[in-house]
Amino acid sequence: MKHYPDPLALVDVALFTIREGRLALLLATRRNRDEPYCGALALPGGVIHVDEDEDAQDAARRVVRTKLGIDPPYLEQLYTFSGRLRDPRRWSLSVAYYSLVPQQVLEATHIEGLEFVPVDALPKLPFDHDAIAAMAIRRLRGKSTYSSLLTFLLPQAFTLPELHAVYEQVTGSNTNIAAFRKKVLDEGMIEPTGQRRTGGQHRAPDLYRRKGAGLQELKRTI
Amino acid sequence: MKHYPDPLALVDVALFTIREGRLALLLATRRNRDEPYCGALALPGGVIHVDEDEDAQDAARRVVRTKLGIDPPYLEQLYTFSGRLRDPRRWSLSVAYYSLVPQQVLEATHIEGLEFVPVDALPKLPFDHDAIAAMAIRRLRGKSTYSSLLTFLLPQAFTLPELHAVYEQVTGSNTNIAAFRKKVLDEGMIEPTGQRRTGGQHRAPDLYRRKGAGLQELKRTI
DNA sequence: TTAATAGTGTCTGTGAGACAATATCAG
DNA sequence: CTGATATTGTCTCACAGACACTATTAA
Repeated sequence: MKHYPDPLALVDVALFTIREGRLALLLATRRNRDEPYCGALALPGGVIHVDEDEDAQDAARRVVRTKLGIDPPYLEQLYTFSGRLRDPRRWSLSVAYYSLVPQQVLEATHIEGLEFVPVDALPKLPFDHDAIAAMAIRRLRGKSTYSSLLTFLLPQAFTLPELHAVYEQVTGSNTNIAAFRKKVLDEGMIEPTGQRRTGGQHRAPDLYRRKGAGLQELKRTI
Repeated sequence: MKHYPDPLALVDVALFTIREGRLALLLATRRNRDEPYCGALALPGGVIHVDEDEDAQDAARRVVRTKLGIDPPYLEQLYTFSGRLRDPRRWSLSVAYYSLVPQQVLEATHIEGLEFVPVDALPKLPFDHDAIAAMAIRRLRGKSTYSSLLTFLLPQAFTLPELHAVYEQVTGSNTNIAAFRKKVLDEGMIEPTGQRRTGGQHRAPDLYRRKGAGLQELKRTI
């Protein structure tokens, strides 16, 4: 029975938020002098800590907590990237996650070495992080159409025009808000709070919240 | 800089085919005396061989080749299962794949220790293979509606009633073949070969083939 | 009252589904 | 010709989208 050396086991996180009205990704300057691409901007990530992390999702949660000081409201596995050459150290395997965080949660957060970069202005990233980011954006776009995913980019109570703006920003589409309103409402994934947002210059919009704590999806299971 | 022990890195494969008109999964009797659950039926899998496998997909392909002697026509990553307790040996991480193979390719294949079990009659499986199988079935069902995935369960040339039968078997639905025909045809993922299947007792059905070598999908990206 | 934004109602095109009608095969 | 299966055509319903209309707010 031959014995094989273990691959390096990592997690990486593509963390989205809305920054100045644009969909943005969190990039972190790589710190530890021993690690490859030190000084470069990359997706936050790191090796799995088998003595602390219960599973890979837990490791991803720890990465976010360490970087931003918050528990990510939404965190989902994206894909596992692997291979002999993707990391200069050795054969490696990175379980990639994507996460959504409302702007407001990060308001105070201006931590040294962290940047939120609009997804249409990403720099060249080290490792295969370009591919990870691209797949995360693709997944986010896809799921936006048939789930309550985008509500995780907004505060607990939000208006329909806000949700619509995020939808257009993320999907790059330009659909009519009336149609969007009807679609979203009879999908039944959000519900009115009964309140309205006063204080604006114009008609006060109704406030909505996500129905249920977690993600809601339409039939298609993927 | 603390050093962490590496997790055990595995791949597992949920391999589907049609057996006696029913959707079935390949299960293998676990062989090696040193490994856990020896003698039990489980999804085929094994540790990643960093000196042979270029990446995890490559490892999954090797597993199928070793068990069945064929290269799987369709093989896609499903999800990565991980955790401290899922494998009795140690903290482990299994990149799970699912694969589709036409019945005809496996015709001759009756290999000792392998079984094709209908998915609605699966036994209790070791590790978290129950969860892997369940997710694979879920994914297969979901993707059946909006991709050319099911054509990988059929030979290169197939008839529309055959595709429809597979569709009903996989999704458990009971839709009308006329509607199915129209839907499938104007999705444009299959095309007529120009031939028909003669020799049956009744009207000879048109033969079709998948358009393009790989999987075709409708917009939704997942 | 006005300008601007929010929300509602009507119409239309597309696609999936049921069902009916037609076509083709072997015996 | 007959019985069985394959294929095509027609109708309907659901839904997403455009667009026009009404409602509400602060100034």
